[in-house]
Formats: sequence, structure tokens, C-alpha cells
Amino acid sequence: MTQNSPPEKQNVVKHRGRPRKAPDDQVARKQLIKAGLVYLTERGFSDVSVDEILKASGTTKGTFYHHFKSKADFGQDLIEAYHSYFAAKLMSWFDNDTLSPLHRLRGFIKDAETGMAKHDFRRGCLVGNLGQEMAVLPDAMCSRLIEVLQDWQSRTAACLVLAQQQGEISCELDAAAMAEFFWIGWEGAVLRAKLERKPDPLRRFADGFFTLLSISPHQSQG
Amino acid sequence: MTQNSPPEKQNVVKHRGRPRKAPDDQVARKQLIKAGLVYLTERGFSDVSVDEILKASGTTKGTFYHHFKSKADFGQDLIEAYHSYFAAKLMSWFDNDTLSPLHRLRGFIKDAETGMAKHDFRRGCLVGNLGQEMAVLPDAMCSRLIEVLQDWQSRTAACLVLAQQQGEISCELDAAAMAEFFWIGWEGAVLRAKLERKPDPLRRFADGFFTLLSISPHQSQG
DNA sequence: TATTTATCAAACTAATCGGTCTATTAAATA
DNA sequence: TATTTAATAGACCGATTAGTTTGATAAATA
Repeated sequence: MTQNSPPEKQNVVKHRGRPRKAPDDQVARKQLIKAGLVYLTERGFSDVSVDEILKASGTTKGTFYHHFKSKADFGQDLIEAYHSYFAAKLMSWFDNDTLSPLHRLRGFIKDAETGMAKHDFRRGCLVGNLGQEMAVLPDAMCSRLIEVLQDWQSRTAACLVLAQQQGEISCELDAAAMAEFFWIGWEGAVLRAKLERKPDPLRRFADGFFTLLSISPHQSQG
Repeated sequence: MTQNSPPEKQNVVKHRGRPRKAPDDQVARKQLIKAGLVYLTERGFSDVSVDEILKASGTTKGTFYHHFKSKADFGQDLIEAYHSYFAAKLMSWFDNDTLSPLHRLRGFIKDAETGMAKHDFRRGCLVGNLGQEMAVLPDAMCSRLIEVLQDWQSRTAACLVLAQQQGEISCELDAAAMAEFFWIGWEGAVLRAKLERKPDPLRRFADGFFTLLSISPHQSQG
């Protein structure tokens, strides 16, 4: 603490020797992440071997363990990569002012279905896949998965609050609770769609959810 | 075809040599199934090794491969065992005439939560677990998982029809669709409860589902 | 140029995987 | 009793696993 200016980021500090490339510039690393996302969304963490990812990405053991200290560490980075990708997708819908809030949510749902259809419903959600494997995953990975889901939920809740402000849904609904409900069930729908290799479960769940949103609580019999 | 009376069941036909025990009497087999259910509901098919199950059940390789021709074959039998266990549990609630149909469903849900709590929310649903692994499971196993889910759905739908007949929920609801919605989302809730190691996701989903059932479709705005 | 570190290639390792094989004992029939 | 099959034990096998090590080359600084 009394030392002067500790190195804040090693990337920035000048060293002797060859400098580390910026993460965006690390081609092999990006290839590994990309291949990892493909394989882990289709299968899972344990079912996919490092060798398989090496083969798919055209890299080698040396490269892999240069960039990641272990397979679990690679998994953590995959979660972050997926989170970034997914948060961007959610924002592109939920912040789209040309659509009503409820239509933004519908847009996201349709988008997700299209995405699954593109891969013949063989790939699911990385977070759902890894969540199922929590018993064999490091604790840090599990808690990160929970955080990611909560992030998606809060983004969804914000969209629902907007829907309330614009009179699309009742203000008496608990937006946070509805968003939580959505993500609990949506992961189930993705799992089922993957199992049955068809979009029907996604549609069935979405239909039910929008019906639920259409309720005015004081009209219901609780 | 022109031969007389082909042996219909080998179990029944008299052989020379030691007779095969009735399945119910095969102690080691039952121990293997029991251990398999414990481990596979907590983790999954790929994550659990045969050796682990041998150790937990106090048997050996010889015994395992005497009773099951492969690990996948063992998995199939686990699905059947789980299906039997679960169908009995569903029936014990859904056919309980001392409760209203909707209270039967609530009873099942509470029962499921108690069951998960008993194991500190570490064990989930075998069908959900294996469903997530469908990419690495034999096709026969996948289609059986779908059938089992559909069986649970149809039992649930029958309970909802009864609720309609007794005026607990609107007759305009599509009972089959509601049952499908329930099982799509419920598997998601079990997954989430296991990930977070708490009952909240189960309760949140159940709350939403019962609210949905309370709707009279012609009152909703679609 | 000499040194240092980053990046990558691939042989290698110890452990574990599902599954096979051989041997032994148990329980039935002829 | 001799024979046949069921049931169990556990050594063994080839393949695969995550991870290590060694060595080569690239790119920077001093």
C-alpha cells in the first residue's frame, strides 16, 4: 500500500522481451473460444474434450495451455464470451426504441428460435448446459452462471417496467418476478427444444408467458 | 412360423442349469439401479463412471456386465426405473380423491420441493439431466425421454381436465397445452433450483403457473 | 547483437474410461 | 453325480483424458 504506483495492468506496463498481444489480437485464442462455444452449446463441459477443441480450431496443446491455465479456466472464459455475446443480443432488442417493449421481448424470442433453427436445434444455451453440470464444475463457475442469469433477468425486468409505463401490461404485476419466471422457464424450453429438435417448446412457453403478462392481478382469483 | 410354440419368455421356459432369478429378486441388480439413480440425478450420464457406481453399490465389473450389456443399456434401465417411480408418485397425487384437482397438483409440487430439499437441492430430475446430454446419448434413450415427458404431461392434463369439470379453472383453457407448458417450465425450475441450491425457483415457477391457470381466456387481451 | 518473453508445436505421462476375459462358486436338471 | 447355466469377482486391455515438458521460433528491449 505504501509502495508507489503498483502495475495496474500487466498488458500496459513495458517489459523486456516480446510483448503480450492484446486479447483481441490473439488469433489462436479467439479460434479456441469460438470452437469451444460451438461444442459446449451443443454438448457440455465434460462431454467435450480439449483435444476435440484443438482439432476444430486448428491449434495444439501448447497453444491451449499457453492461453488458459486449465480446461476449467477455459470454461470460465467461455462463460464470459457467451455472456458478452448474449448481453449484446438482449440489448439490441430491449433498447430498440422503434418497437414497443412487449414487441422487443417478442423480437428476442423469435430471434432465439431462429438461432436455434439455424443449427437444427442441436445447440442450446451455454449457461443452461453448464448449469446442468454444476455438480462437476468449480464453484466459481457455478456462481458466475447464477450471476449471468440474474443479469439477463434484470435486463428483462427493465423491459417489462417499460411495458408497464407504456400501458402494455398491468402496473400491478411484479416485473422482477415475471422476469425471473421467464428465465426459469425459458431455460427449460430451450432444453426441451433441443431434446425434441423442434421449436414447439419455445413457442408453447412464450405463448403461456405472454398470456400471463396479460393478466390484471386484481381480476385473477389468486 | 410353421414351428410349434416358440418360447415366448425365456424366464418362464425351463432350462437345464441354474435358473435366472426374477428381476425383483436380483439383489445386486437392484443395488446397481439404486446407486445409479442417486448418482445420475445428481450429475449425469457421462459424468458418472461405471466404476463409481460399482463402488457405491458394493458390486464389481463382473456383476455389472452380467446384468447390463453396456453402460448405455444400464442408462435405459435407469430411465425405466425412474419413470416407474415417478409415475407412481404422480398417480398418488393426481388420483387422490380427498383433494381437489388443483390441490393435487399443489401437493405434487410441494412433494417435489421436499424431495429436493431432502438432498440439499443437489439432485435434480433424471429425465432433465439426461435430456441435456442428448447429443451424446443413444437415439433410443432420447426418444424414450421424450415419451416419458409426454406421459407425465398427459397425466397432468387429465388432472387439469378434472379441475375444469369441478369448476376450479376455466373450461376454455387448453388443458393439454397447460400441462405441456408446466413440464417445459418445471424442468427449467428444477435445473435452476439445483444450480442455486434453493427452492425459490420451484416456488416462483409454481406461482406463475397457478396464476396462469386462474385466467379466463375471454377476459385476457391475448 | 544478446537477452528476454510470447507464441506455438507436439511428444509424452499418469490416470481413468468402458468393456473383456478368465476363473470360481451356486443352483438347477438329468 | 455329471452337466449346465447364473452369478460374481477382479485382473486386464486399448483408448482417451487433462495436463506437462521440451524445444523451436518470433518479437520486443537494452
